[in-house]
Amino acid sequence: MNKILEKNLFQNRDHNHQACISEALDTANKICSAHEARFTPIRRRILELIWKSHEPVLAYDLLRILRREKDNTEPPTVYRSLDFLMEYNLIHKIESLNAYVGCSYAHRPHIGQFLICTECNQFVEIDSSKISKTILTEARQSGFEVASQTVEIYGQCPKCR
Amino acid sequence: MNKILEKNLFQNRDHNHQACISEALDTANKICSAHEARFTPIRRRILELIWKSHEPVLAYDLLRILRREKDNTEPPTVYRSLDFLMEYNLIHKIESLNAYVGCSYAHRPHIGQFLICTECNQFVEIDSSKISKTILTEARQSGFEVASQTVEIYGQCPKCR
DNA sequence: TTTTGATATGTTATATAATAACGTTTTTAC
DNA sequence: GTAAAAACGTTATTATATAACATATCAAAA
Ligand SMILES: [Zn+2]
Ligand SMILES: [Zn+2]
Ligand SMILES: [Zn+2]
Ligand SMILES: [Zn+2]
Repeated sequence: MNKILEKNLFQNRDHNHQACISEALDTANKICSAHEARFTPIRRRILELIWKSHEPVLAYDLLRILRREKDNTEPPTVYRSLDFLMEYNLIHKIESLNAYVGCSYAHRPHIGQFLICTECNQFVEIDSSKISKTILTEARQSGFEVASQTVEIYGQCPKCR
Repeated sequence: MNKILEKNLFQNRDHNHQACISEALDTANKICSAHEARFTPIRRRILELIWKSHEPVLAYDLLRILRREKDNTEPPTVYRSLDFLMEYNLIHKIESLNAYVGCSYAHRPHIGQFLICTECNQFVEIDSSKISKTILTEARQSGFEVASQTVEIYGQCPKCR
């Protein structure tokens, strides 16, 4: 394969990650406004924490962090915000990890797939219509009408190979 | 699409399901023998219970059933057998449901995908090389080397449409 | 600007999923 | 028969998620 054609979506250690966070929060703000949904401080903080890294985050890790900031925080506080953020496609759940990630395509409709590196734990969300369409077509071969797809791909990212 | 070309893998209510179970147990027996792995009564019973339906089964549902048969059964008994059965590809875990299903291709290497009906809960495992290859190719576009894939597809099966 | 309904958050309790650690039994190999 | 390995029993705990109800906040209507 032509190296030049590779679009490496994995982030370098030295990228401007504050920009990733800012953009995510900004997008979230716009989307919530557009839907007249309230982007409350807790929801905002949880989204910010999820974007703190490019790795999937566990709900109870979020809980631990929030408890340091406000000691009466309980699981429902976290899960409610996670549910809200998922409802508006601002985050996704990685089912095979019970972990949550920021959505990279929140500003537009998409059917995401996740590449998760087993070495460094970094992930990227891709939106491959080739994958989603192939799944649609192949499922139809069995007379199955697809409503949603969970595609979680494990392996080694470019840096870790 | 040509209806005739559809290969509907979903089972009718009146199919000979005892044959499904027998075949699965039989295949398991052979595979365990070939690997000099012990197909113990507990492991056999759990595989049988998983094959009792064409629906994903929860670990604690298995536990409840086993407890009726032997009241000192505890979670590790179930999970150990599930781990064993997964190791030899006799069952798979549906990550998005925390549930377990019998493998339909245990006798040969495969990369399965799951079609799960949200109406009747029935599933089928397909082994589409189109899907698995597309995932491989698309991941490589991002410089990612695939080691494993989780593909869980939700929607409506032919009967429920 | 109070009332009121809706939404969000606080709080307590519990359900569900899975594993750690260690002891005992069973199986297999020698 | 004995020893090592594998399987299973047992107790405890960790991890993930939700139910149910109380209180607080917000926003629209009166
Ligand atoms: Zn970044
Ligand atoms: Zn997304
Ligand atoms: Zn059957
Ligand atoms: Zn399979």
